[in-house]
Amino acid sequence: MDEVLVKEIFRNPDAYLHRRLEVSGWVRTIRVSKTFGFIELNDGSFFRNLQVVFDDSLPNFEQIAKLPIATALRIEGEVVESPGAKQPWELKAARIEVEGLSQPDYPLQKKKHSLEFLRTIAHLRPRSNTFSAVFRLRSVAAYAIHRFFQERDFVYVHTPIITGSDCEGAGAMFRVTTLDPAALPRDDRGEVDFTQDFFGKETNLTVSGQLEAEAFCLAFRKVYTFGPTFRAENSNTPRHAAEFWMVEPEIAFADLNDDMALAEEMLKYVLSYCLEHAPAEMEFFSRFIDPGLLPRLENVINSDFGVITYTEAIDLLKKAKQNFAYPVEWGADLQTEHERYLTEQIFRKPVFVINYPKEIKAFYMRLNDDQRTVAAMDLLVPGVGEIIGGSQREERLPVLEARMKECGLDFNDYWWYLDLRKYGGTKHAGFGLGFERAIMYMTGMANIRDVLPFPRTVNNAEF
RNA sequence: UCCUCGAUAGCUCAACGGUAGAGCACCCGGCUGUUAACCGGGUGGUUGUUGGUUCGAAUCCAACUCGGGGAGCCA
Repeated sequence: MDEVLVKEIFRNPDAYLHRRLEVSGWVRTIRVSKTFGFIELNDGSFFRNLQVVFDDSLPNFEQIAKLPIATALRIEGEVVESPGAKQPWELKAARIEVEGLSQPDYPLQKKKHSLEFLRTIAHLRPRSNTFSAVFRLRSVAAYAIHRFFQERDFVYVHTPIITGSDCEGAGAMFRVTTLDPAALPRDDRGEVDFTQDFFGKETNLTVSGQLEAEAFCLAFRKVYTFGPTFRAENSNTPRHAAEFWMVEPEIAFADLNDDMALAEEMLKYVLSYCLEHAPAEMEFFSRFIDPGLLPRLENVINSDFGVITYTEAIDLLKKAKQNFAYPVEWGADLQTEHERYLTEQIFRKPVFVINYPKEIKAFYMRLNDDQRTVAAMDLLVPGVGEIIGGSQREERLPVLEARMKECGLDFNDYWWYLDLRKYGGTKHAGFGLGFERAIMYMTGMANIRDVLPFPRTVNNAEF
């Protein structure tokens, strides 16, 4: 007996109609009358369920009729046309075998659950419609990102998860150590003696692969990283997680305009790819999660992203009729309310804000000719906010060293990074895309905890 | 970390100082084409934790824990 995936039946029904075959999967719901019933079977291969019809000609009809949700079944039967309105065909069961019984107290009911409740059963929620769609889309989007870069001859770099420098400047880090916290070795001055630690120095989980990606960029010309990233910030928002995935391309012989063009092309490519390769999931998000989703994504694909300088943005915000809680002043960082106003009210589409004051940006960003701003860019999107942060990197060694001095950084900690400028440095640029934020944008899901399979946030590492 | 709202049955919620309730789930029964099936009956509670006010607290007060929204940090 041929075992067939539900996905194959839906994709190519003519090949299976009136054929006898076997399927296996989990019960989503059972509806029974006295002598017959229906099983909605999900086999994990496809977003939609296969409707199975069974009747009391089966020897185990009584048992099947009372099976609890989530029971695993193997079913042999014939694919036939369905008189029902909601599905063109169904499986007429000739044999139903219980592979793994479930229990009546199965927490996932056949009703709408709150996302908050589903978070408490993260091990079961991928079986729900919403999370089935979210995590299948996440997989498709990840593949789209690899395809985009591989098709353009980018080299995929696995930058280290454990980093030896605690000076990457992107906030609090998680310490990696094998020292016993109850018996820390001390040096002469009473400080913790990290020379006795595993690596002989302080180490942490990475907050960004950028510095290492730059090294590979100046060897391979076009590279990208795509991996987990860790921030120990005590953030408690729908947009932050302690462990998340970041995509960081880095391109040589390129400036900020090339960087923005790459970001825009990549985002449009991934959107298009997902719409084409996960249409059932995208349709689901549009119907049940975010009604305006599909038109909005189509609009993004078909329009040019906005570009505005930081200075122009400040002028626009000062002219805005809207009252802001935080004052708008050149030199101050844009607040979330300002970013939302720009992308949601003025542009109503993704917009790059570029050329920020150097004081509010990282040391490695290239100083502009005005000596006041750096070649940085943030991409803001409606509903999510900052989704990409990037810059052209400072390739001029004396300028970079001057900036590092201003920022109080120790050259010894960056000796290899400075070497990159010393030996054939070129202009280059790159950016970081928050993968989860991109997924949020594509699905309409409003909380980052609901696009991560097992989210790690402050006070939460269950599962 | 700050501001704010919340926590009552497995889930979603009501009861607003005076006997804890509904829908769904679950259990039992009915139903020959269902679509979150439908119809009838039933089980189900230390009202987040600790303390306080009161004759009496789910209800008022305090602290703590957890969750939502907003802010900061950022992706």
